[in-house]
Amino acid sequence: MHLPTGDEPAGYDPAVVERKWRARWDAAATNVTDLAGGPRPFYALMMFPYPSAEGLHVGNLFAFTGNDIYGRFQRLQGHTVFEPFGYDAFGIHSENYAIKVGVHPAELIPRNIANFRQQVQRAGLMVDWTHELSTTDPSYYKWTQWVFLQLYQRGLAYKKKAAVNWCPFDKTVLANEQVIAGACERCGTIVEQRLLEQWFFRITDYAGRLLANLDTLDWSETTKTAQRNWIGKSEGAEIAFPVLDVMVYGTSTANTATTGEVTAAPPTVKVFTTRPDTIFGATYLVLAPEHPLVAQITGDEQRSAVQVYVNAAASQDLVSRKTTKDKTGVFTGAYATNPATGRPIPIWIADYVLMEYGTGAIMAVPGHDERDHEFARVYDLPIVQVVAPADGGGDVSAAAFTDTAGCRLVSSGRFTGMTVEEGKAAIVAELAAHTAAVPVVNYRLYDWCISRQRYWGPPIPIVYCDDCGTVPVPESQLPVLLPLIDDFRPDDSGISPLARHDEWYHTPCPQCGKQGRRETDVSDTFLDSAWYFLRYPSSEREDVPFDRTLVKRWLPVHSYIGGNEHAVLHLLYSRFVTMVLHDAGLVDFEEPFTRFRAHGLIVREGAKMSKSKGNVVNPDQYIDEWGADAFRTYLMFLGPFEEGGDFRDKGISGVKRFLDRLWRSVQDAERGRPADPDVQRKLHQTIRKVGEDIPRLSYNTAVAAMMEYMNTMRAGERRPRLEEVRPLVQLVSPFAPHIAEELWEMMGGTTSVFDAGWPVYDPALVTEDRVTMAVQVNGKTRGTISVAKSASQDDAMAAVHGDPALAKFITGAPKRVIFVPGRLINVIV
RNA sequence: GCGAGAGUGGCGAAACUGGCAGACGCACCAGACUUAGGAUCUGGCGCCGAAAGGCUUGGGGGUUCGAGUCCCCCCUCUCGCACCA
Repeated sequence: MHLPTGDEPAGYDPAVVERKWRARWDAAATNVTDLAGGPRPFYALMMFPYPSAEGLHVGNLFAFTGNDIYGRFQRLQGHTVFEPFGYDAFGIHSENYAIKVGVHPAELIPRNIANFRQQVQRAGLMVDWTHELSTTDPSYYKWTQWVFLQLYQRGLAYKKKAAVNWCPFDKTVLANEQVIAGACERCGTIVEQRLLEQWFFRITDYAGRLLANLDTLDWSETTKTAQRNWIGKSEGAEIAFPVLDVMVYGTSTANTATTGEVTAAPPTVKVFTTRPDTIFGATYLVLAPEHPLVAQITGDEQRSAVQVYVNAAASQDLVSRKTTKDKTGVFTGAYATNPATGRPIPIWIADYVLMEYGTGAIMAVPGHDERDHEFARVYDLPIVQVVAPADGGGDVSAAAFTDTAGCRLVSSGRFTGMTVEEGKAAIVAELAAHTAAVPVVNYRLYDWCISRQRYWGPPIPIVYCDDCGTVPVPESQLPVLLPLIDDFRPDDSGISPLARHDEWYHTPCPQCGKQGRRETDVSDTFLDSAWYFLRYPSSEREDVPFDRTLVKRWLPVHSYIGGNEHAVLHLLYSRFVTMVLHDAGLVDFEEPFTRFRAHGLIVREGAKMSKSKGNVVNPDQYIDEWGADAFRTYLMFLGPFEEGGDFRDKGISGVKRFLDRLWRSVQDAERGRPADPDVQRKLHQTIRKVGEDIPRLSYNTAVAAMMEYMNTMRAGERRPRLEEVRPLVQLVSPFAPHIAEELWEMMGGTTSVFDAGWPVYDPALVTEDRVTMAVQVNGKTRGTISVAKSASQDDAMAAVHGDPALAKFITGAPKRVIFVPGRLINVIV
């Protein structure tokens, strides 16, 4: 570092400038938002991070900076901008890490947060720190529990047994993504399936609205598509297949005893299908191994084989069940009548049919479904063709024929000859008349399991009482505090560690006062993050989850920026919770995020960053060496914000050089002289370009445009004039806020540059009077001509003939001339 | 397998509704100022060619006066979902 000597003007020292302005912003409360009164509210939200022990990742900073630029730009446009920050600090991630290093998460998390906060503050974000929140804070999770109660009261929270992945070595429940090839990702032990009672939210009740509302949202199209696929609407029919030769066994004596009579009516297998048109090709039925009818319909001879298969399916872990594509199954011995053909077809069970989708049973049409075809070939079941293309092909012996466009039904009784669409409608109508079918819309979406048999999360606010049953904890008794216990490791029971702490576990029933037992599951972190945007504006309020007046004023969120890894779950759950609160009359809108943009991923030197590769960029190190302003601007210059970019270590020097030149331009600027007309034109073009690029998140091209202007302004060691530099400082400010403030002050600014507005370009000054037009001969570019902007075709032709290098290509009389004013002339000879 | 996105110089990337492909930056080359340069400034820089000129946006076809951009087929990569009936 070289120090200024003598009269030489002070050089640009980012460390000094950035320290000065961070202090100044704090002292003057520059970034504190007037939530109650500020005009034109603009809520610029970014996804809050998980405060990991490793500290801030460049990926975080890339996202935050992109949001900050957008927010600062909105402020410069006259909005009152609210840019809050918080931490998503509950969850298995923190807990596992705490267990690994042997420090209690309650101690670890505040430490990580302090570190994170300090790193984020160095980046110069326009964050209003007076509204900081952490999901682990009792004053926050009190209201997370309140959200649970709102759902509970509306009948949207319920308990049921569900299968989970269980690692017998780590003694813990695993998420599906923690199971690799049937084994625990951490210890390699083979994962088992366990059935546990879990709390669910009825998000499926909202599937239709969650899908329909997507059309009204200004979101990245990729994100909307991901949500549509996740919701997975499919229209079809439920069709009833009566079971033949029913054997009623004594297993259902309990029912018989209560009703006092044996119902001889044969059971019916209901299947869901999207292809009712193929019913004449349904040659067998398949039930999921867990299907309730299995025990009832299985014949004596098949009973032991079926039992073995059912047990095997029950013990297999969830992931390998879904990833093993080899078809297996067993025959139950029972038959059902195909309501279309009237003929008996066998009933099988197989694990390729999932209990959780549709009715847990299918009609198998091996001729026109690949999975059924595969199964039919393994077990030698009949394959019948009932759909054929117009040309009569579509052989189904070797593979299923799944095309539908332009195809017609064959071998389908009186439906033969109909198109697939006609057949679907006609067959469902026919069967519906005999109450054998009903049109049904099914969703792939399943209910949201919020139970975690772990320690580090908000306890679910429920008490079990022998007399009163399941009792919600009243709002006045919230929060149900997570006890600070040292023994929080999960054990073999599959029950949360909280159950081992009697003084917490036993609690009076809120209704009758007798001793009850607390729910020991904690809730999913996705619940913490499904409402935090409502909390921010009134994060300090102890008496309410959110101030309704402020929510009305500030929400829905105007701009939300975050990673596409949350395209589905976080965003869907947030929409769901908001919709429920809307239905409960607690907020006025259904959709929390008006506009959402997903940012891209940062890689380094073409490779994904990871701890194991040791190629992770440490933001502190870069900020120390280059300054936060250069670092921010460089991150934005890497590539299109929504696509991410490649962090190349040497690349930052170009951006730093640009800021150095900006600094010197202000120092060298000639005062009291108007801008040079040519420079001024470029300036106004640049103002327009940057002002158009920022709202599109086209930050890389905005930076390029400013660099280009710099090159114009300083071309040939030209000394810039103050009026040429001043607006550039304003344009740069969202990207490099500290240096912009310093230069603004050096130029005589008395307020923050962020309260000085955005420069306005003059459309009259943007246009060039002379343009360069491309000259093509027979469609081949041969050169350019410089003509007046208003030049006619004749003027342009004259200019072409006037240039020998161009004229020589025109070897004959022009047959045709294409003239695009101001752009190009194409002469066909 | 299904869905989404992307393939452009040595590298990161630009290119709005089809109209000069490669803006801006890195790296590299040459020069200036320098005791010095990992500082600063000036100029050059897609490929082949001495030049004229030719070739060039993953590959192959097509539409058009004109295609990175539109249409069809194929290849590669990244991400998401994964037996969803």
